[in-house]
Amino acid sequence: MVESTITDETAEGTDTCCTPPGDIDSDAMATDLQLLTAMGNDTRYELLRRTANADDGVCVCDLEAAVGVSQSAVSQALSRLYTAGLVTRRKEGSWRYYEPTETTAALLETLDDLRGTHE
Amino acid sequence: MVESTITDETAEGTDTCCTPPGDIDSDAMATDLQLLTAMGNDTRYELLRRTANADDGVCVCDLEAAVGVSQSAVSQALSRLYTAGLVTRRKEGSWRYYEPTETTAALLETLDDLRGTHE
DNA sequence: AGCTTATACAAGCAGATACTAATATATTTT
DNA sequence: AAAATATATTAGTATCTGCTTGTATAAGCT
Repeated sequence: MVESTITDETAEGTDTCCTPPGDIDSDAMATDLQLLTAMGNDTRYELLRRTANADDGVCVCDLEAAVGVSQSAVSQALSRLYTAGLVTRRKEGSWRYYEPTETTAALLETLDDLRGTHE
Repeated sequence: MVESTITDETAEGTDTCCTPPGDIDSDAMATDLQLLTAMGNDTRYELLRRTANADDGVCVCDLEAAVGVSQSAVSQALSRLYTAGLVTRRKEGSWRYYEPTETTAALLETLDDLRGTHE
């Protein structure tokens, strides 16, 4: 856990090299980190990409075949993506279909753009 | 390591629930994952935010005061961000100034936008 | 009802990760 | 040159993570 020092604006006595930085929004941080850590893993990233590629939603059974881990691992990974708000899931018969959210679309698009333009 | 099954287009014999997904670009995946895993950590995320907030670049000494970890940890975190291409660094005297890259700006902006619009 | 299939959940564990402490290097100051 | 400051590097370690295996639940099939 990161215990940030609450640096308020009036702290100017410090004679360091540059300006003391203001605080960052810790709610925002928690939200962002949930997204980043959920996406930041081989298996989950690949599952997310595959989910995003298939327009009609993908079921676990197909994803399972695609990535090289057990059914259980895929299920856990998808749960994590769901909790993070990166996919929605709907049940249809005995299958469960996963679909990307707008959040996923936006993030993947940004990543795609970044790879395109080597600034 | 995820060992993906190379699902080529002509694989249609499988009688599963939905369409077999095509493969994903593994170079793209590696690139994206480097960004995501670099940002996806309390300390590094906060350092990155602080770096992004300060326009003229921040030096390690100030960042060190802001997050609640040792000087060594800050140095390691910044190195990781640098390797991932999220910050640039320049030396000025005995200090080292870190600045965000375009990549950082783009990603943080997307994250900010996502928090703004609760779709 | 029993069997099979699709998915989830729980426990345990190997490997990854992120820290601390100690030390090294580089720059400035005295 | 010695001391102090700023940052990096190395080694060791506790915690976290993501997997596997085994089991549970739920839906379809015979």
